[in-house]
Amino acid sequence: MFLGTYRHAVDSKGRLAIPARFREQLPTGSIISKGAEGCLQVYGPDEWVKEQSALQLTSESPAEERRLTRMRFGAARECEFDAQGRIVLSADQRGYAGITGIAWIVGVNNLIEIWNDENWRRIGEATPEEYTRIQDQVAERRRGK
Amino acid sequence: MFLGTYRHAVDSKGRLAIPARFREQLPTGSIISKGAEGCLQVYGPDEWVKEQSALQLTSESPAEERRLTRMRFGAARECEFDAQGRIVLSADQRGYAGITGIAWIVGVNNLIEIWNDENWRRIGEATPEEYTRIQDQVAERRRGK
DNA sequence: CACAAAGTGGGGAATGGTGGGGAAAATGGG
DNA sequence: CCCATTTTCCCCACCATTCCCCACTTTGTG
Repeated sequence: MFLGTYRHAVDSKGRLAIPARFREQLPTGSIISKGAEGCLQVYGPDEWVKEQSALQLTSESPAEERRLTRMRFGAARECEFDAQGRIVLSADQRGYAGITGIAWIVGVNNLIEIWNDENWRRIGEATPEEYTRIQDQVAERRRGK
Repeated sequence: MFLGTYRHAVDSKGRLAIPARFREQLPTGSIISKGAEGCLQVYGPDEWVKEQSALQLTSESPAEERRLTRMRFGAARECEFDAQGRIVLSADQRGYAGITGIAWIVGVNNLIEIWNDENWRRIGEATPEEYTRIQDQVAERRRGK
């Protein structure tokens, strides 16, 4: 279970330190790929298999699914931690998420997300009014509709 | 599992270096054929058998399947790596994929794809907005509709 | 206030991609 | 059937990138 928000530096080599609390839960490394709303997502091995095993490229995949499969896996990388607990973000990954200099590392229950300043402020922060409204929206959708 | 996107040169002899990370998973060589949207596809031996065993030319095959079978297998080639980890793309394969000078090599979970610049930019790259939209489309289709 | 743990930064060695030359094999024409 | 030309394959050398290691700074804790 990944919880909390951390603000870490990305150095000139694209290295980003993953918080020690998160690292402890990823003893065998992790997989990083693109996510919705311009974030990057870090999966543990088990969670990755669970999420992605359904997405395979076969001659029966429809066009949209082919495209998603290519983007998702093409953007993904297995990454291990160096002796300092860092991973390396590729130039492509940094470009997609708009990451330069600093990044927000957010624990989201089953996975970790990496955001740039601007996007995290837009998506992750909310006034009490917004928070309440969105919670109610989700509840309503689940109830029936 | 093949992950990541690499941009490699195709030299005047048609040679293309396959990323070391991919090569490790193909100790006994690979099979290369044509794929949808103008890419080339590289299969490991096991994946090739699994994918293509369903596609056989029999007296019961409908006309379209006959054609697909002929194209898929007619274009396919076994290929091994040279001491530098490169494969040789035939003139026919380069022509089909429109590859001149540089190629994108993309790991797509169960297989590897090879793209020219233009096509990969069109299919593989996406803004966060596009990526989010396509992911939602696929999710919606799967949910039921 | 001191010690330990965690994050940051840079330098050097090793790995991986690129390009060219030459030998062997295949092809085509006389 | 033999010779000439082209193509394929193998080997070697160079260069860029990546990875690993070490040292420093900052933060948190006893």
